[in-house]
Amino acid sequence: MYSDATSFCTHLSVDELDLLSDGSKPVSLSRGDTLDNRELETWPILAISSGVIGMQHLLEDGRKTIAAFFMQGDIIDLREMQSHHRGQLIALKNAGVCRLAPQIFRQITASNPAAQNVIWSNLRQQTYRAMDHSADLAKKHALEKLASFIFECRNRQVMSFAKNIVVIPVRRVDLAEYLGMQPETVSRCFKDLEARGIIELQSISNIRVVQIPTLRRIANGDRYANGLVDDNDKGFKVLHFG
Amino acid sequence: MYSDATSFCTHLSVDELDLLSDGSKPVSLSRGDTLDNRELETWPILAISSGVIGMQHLLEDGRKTIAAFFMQGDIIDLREMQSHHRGQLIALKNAGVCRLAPQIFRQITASNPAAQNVIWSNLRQQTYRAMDHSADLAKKHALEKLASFIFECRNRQVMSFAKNIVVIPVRRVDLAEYLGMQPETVSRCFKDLEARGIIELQSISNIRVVQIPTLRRIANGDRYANGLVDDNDKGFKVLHFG
DNA sequence: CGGCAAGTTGAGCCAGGTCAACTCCGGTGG
DNA sequence: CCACCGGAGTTGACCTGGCTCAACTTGCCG
Repeated sequence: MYSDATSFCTHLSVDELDLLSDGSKPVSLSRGDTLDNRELETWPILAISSGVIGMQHLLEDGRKTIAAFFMQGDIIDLREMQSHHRGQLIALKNAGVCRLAPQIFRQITASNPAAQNVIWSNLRQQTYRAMDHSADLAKKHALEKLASFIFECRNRQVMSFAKNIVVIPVRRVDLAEYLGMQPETVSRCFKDLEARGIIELQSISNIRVVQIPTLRRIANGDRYANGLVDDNDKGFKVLHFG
Repeated sequence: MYSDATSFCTHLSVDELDLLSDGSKPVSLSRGDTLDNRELETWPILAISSGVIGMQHLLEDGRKTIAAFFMQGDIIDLREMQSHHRGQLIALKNAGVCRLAPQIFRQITASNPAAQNVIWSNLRQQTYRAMDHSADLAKKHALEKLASFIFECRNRQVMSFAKNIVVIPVRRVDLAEYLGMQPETVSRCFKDLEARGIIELQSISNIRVVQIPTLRRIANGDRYANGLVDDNDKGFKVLHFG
């Protein structure tokens, strides 16, 4: 499993890898599998080697939300997760993860500053990402959220064939749960971007971004790029909205 | 300034505190002050000793969002903040912060495992909190988001006079930006909770939670507690809503 | 090819956004 | 002491983006 090395593992010595394989537990997950919270208490740390894991929250009446996506290289550290925190981890795509025991993890991070740095940095990235995502959800319109998401995918995808090809790694439903909208709305927004020539849907999961600057401006909430302006007035007049 | 010790500082030795006071820079902020991003490049780490700092995102057309609140004891570590990350830090209440130089910070965390643990744990809390907040924003209704927020405040407030008194530490406007709604809606939701006898508004910033379980159920999206049920269904009358 | 999951399209409607007017309250100065 | 001021919060009336529900199409897998 270490052939598919995460950036974390590439910083480990042979001894540490040995140590890790003793105090760790590789698991492979199919789409829809959830990670048992009970077992997470003894193996609270996960390193994702492939696939996509989502942190899913359920509301009483069945509404679902995916609060975050975890992908290759992410370390999920659930120690001290508050009891009032109501998320569960679910595989959104067949995934390979490695569960780590806390003491081994602590041992390695204490002795290997490089590995520790990678983990810290990853955790900070997760924090920034979650906050950016909060900002997207709070005040952006559906189209803007989708535009933001396309950039998020672009930033995260490891090897991009071409810079303007973006792979959507999850189903429409999951995307909708992540962006706080309905699958129908997601679909309509994709169509809208396509109709305006900003993106091309090469397949269900591959999109080609034709007009990157325009998409950027939509993502940033620019009403002009967003198509909300009055077109008979040179483009700086705003229709509705204040 | 160390009299108002954060949990971080309480784990430091006298030597380390000396070191810290050489490589740090206390700043005091009034409401509305923003932290200059240019200066944050050389002092990218902040320890909050009092007050409230918000991570504010601005959209092109003026919409504002507060992605996260930072309060006493929080460590904001902005190293490696991506360039595409568009937030700025703003004081939402007069605040005392301490800026740290990265090398000092690194030195202390390397030599003092207890301090390192505190920081690490704080960062994880921030991550969880941001993800929980994302989940709130994504699919909850206005009333549910407000209920969630009241619990978030309750969990974070250090010394609670009584368990059912919750202090709202920010203005209505900031609260609205944080919850992704309009100040008008925030106001209406507070009134609604009060009219239903779930909370009491003792003053603008002090609320007494009268029915904690009901509020909890609203926060969790329970339609029944939420007053979203059909009225021929067991007796709690409810008007509009789906 | 049949069967099911995933995605799309259309029509109608409502939660919350928007705008404008109003109240409340603490501070300031005459 | 009261009149005035400005920022913060509230209230009401209206409007719309996106949710809802239902029907349809597409694509995948055996």
